Amino acid sequence: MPAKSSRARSMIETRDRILDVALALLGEKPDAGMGEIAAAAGVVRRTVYDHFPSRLDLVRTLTERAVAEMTAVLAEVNASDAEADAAWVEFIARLWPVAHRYRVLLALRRGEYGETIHGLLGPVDELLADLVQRGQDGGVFAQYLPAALLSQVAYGVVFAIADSDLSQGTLGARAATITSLLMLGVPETRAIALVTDQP
Amino acid sequence: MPAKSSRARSMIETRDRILDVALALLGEKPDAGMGEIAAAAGVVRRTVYDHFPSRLDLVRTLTERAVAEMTAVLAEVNASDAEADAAWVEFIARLWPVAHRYRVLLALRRGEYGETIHGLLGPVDELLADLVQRGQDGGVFAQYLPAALLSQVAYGVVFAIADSDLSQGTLGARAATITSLLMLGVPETRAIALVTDQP
DNA sequence: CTTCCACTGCACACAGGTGTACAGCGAGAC
DNA sequence: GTCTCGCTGTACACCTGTGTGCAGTGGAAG
Repeated sequence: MPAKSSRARSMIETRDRILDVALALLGEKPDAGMGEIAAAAGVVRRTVYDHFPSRLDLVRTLTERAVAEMTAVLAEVNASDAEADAAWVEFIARLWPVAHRYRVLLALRRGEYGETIHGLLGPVDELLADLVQRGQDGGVFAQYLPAALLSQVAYGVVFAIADSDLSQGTLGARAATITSLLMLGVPETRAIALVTDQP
Repeated sequence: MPAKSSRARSMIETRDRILDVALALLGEKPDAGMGEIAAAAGVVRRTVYDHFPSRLDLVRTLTERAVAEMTAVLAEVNASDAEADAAWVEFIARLWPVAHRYRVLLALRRGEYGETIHGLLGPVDELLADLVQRGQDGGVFAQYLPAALLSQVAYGVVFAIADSDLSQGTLGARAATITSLLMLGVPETRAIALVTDQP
């Protein structure tokens, strides 16, 4: 990692700050405009356009970040040789803060940018379907829906809870984990046991 | 019901047609404008404003319709003396087409009209919580979440599925029913049995 | 010290949606 | 037949957000 010039570094800092602030702001107000984002980042609107030529560029970059973080978690979890239901618990535990941070994408998924977001989410969908498929093959997950659909519904619920009133505190994470386990066909006793075994 | 004058009747017809068309159109395109709604209803934009002074009025009327239909179904189901899980199946079966028709509200719930919609949905939330509470008291529903929250999550899932790709055909209704039953803590075998017993 | 350049601060053009005003028209009401 | 009034058609004013243009400023780079 070569020492960047001070100028290049502060430019990256500005860019990152805009992204971070945009994510937080859009999380509370999905229809916030570029002006509001700029103001929240302590920058002029024009500057935002210097980094992201259009609003779509900003959203795409945010989505790419989300995909990167989620695939990283999923890849690690998938690599473990734990039972699928235990892996799922591990996955949700680590996905939770990410899902909460990027909860905007749930709202943005419909509407103008839906196409773009859906496209970028492809890899995540696949890894997720693999995990659920593994669980179904192992007999720990229900089979009333094909893996591709069951996985969508299950993590849809996780995102939905991360975007709801329960998102604060430990309650949300616990609720999301148990709920998703149940709908994956894991018996209640086993589900409760799995979440209380967590460190 | 006194025989309405022909004029009054056609005025009501126009109003109803606008509502029906708006519901269908917004279902596919939640951000459709008043102009598009008017065109789809075979009417001029100005006429829509004659019936609904503002877009909010239209949305509110739509929401009131949804609440009326849902409370009607819920009241009937709640009146039966069946076990809570069977009542839930009956409820979802009858709610399904309604949820699909009014899927717009899911998208509109966030954003400008969220406040209004959420307020009008109060009665539905209560009836729903009562049903879930009954199931928890009877030991057929899980208790990892209080009834008020569990009911929200459960019918949130139903609406989410009604708003997804699976909404078409019998698959969606079946998936929504089983998924919600599972997350309510009903064992998989029982859940499957309940849905296949349906006429 | 001079050059570079990220950021500022204001300007503008443009698109799209909302809600209103007003002069009709045509079919049902009287 | 005349009146009423729901609907038409067109025009407006207004607001909000997007994306662009350009002169200027201040601090790091050379």
